[in-house]
Amino acid sequence: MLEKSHKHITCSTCVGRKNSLLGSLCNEEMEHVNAHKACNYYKKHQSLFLEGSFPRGVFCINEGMVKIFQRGDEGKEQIIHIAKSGEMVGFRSMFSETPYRVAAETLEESNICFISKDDFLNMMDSNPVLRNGIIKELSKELSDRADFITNMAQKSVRERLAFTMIILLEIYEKEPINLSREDLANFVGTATETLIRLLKDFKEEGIIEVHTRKISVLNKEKLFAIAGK
Amino acid sequence: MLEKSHKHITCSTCVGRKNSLLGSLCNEEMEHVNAHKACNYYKKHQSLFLEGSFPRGVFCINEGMVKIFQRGDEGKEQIIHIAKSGEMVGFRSMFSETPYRVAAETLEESNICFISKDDFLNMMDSNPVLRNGIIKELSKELSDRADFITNMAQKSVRERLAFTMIILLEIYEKEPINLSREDLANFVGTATETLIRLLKDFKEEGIIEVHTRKISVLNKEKLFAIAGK
DNA sequence: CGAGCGATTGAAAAGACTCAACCACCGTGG
DNA sequence: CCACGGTGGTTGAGTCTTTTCAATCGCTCG
Repeated sequence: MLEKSHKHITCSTCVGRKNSLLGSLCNEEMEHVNAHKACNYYKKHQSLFLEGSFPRGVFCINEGMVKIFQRGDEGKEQIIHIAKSGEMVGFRSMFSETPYRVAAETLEESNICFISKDDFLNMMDSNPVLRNGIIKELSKELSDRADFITNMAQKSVRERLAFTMIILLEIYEKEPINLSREDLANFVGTATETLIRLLKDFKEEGIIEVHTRKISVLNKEKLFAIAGK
Repeated sequence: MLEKSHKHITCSTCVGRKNSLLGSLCNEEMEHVNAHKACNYYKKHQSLFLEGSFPRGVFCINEGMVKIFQRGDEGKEQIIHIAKSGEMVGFRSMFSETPYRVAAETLEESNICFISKDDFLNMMDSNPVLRNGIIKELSKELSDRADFITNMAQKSVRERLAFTMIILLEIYEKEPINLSREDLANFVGTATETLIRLLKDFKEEGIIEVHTRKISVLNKEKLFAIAGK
């Protein structure tokens, strides 16, 4: 169970940081971040930022999961990404100096640190490795989103579900996928009812196992075959 | 009509450059680019790069139009973006040092210059304005693609067509939209037949005017209303 | 002038959505 | 401790959008 305090999380011992964009920080930089950042405990379903608000800095997930989503015209959410421990969120719109076009909300209780815009931009100016890491990350995400678009445009809901589950498999690693049916539907881009019917099919085909909310993948290969990858 | 030669195009007089990412270049930098780049004339439907190949540099569109697309499982193209004069293409995958996940092909005859990876990366290292411009551009495109995903996932084909035409309106400016039905369908993400039927509807509703391939928008407001923006 | 490709139309089928009802689990308050 | 209410999950039926397939048209290029 998570520490529920607003206790300070030390960057140097942060599990996620090593493999994150901030893995390249020298001791001095890390100490500076450590001294200037704000740590916060978030409950489930708490908002990090809203669509339309202006970025003031970046969020660094120490522990927990965050969904990044947009609201369509009828208020239906479209989940664009799910971020987990070690990932940074909120910096994309910061660079373009425009309001957020997506919103971010915790999916479970989380510990998340906040680094101010100025601190972060200063680090980027002085640290070419960090800078290049950011550029690389932005580029990689652009490619991912191109794939996402093509999938949405050309695949059936069944294929998209398989594709989405493969993505979720990487996010949840060994853990079973733990999302509400609605969130899952909003990631796949379909109606909740359709999603439930397809989950049932997958279950009957022995591809997944379901325990209330939690979904375990039994047959990854079939999933790949259906997703067409 | 376009110059059909492989004549050198001078950066300092390039119409597109002023408003492009390379607008920030000092004279010295510009001269260096000018001396080291390669200029090429492309026919209609010629490929700049293919999905799966490795980026060797960036393409700078002096004149003409280029579609950026992915091929889905059944070979159907999904157009992700249409680039025009002044835009640079091909640098996104270059940063991530991975093969292209999209392909690029001219939509019409074009003059396009090529700057090698090394030259470009060197410029980025030494020119913070260029660097920040690139980061800003990448971020902006990420936001655009988030919108694109949400549209694909939640809107009807009719709404998506309206949305796509608004985008095309900005690209073609005063000119009528000039795309094959198939390309248009591949941008909207639908079957060609469906697209044609919807164009007919739009025509009957007085929203557009069609002359063979060329589509002129008569009523932009209606388009916005349908797109839900 | 003919071949061929892009554009168009029609009809039928499939996929997905909506709406409505129902179920099951969970925490609350009596 | 149990009944209650509420939320999230599930199912069924009907409808609508969109796709698919097949056929036809018409323009352009050699």
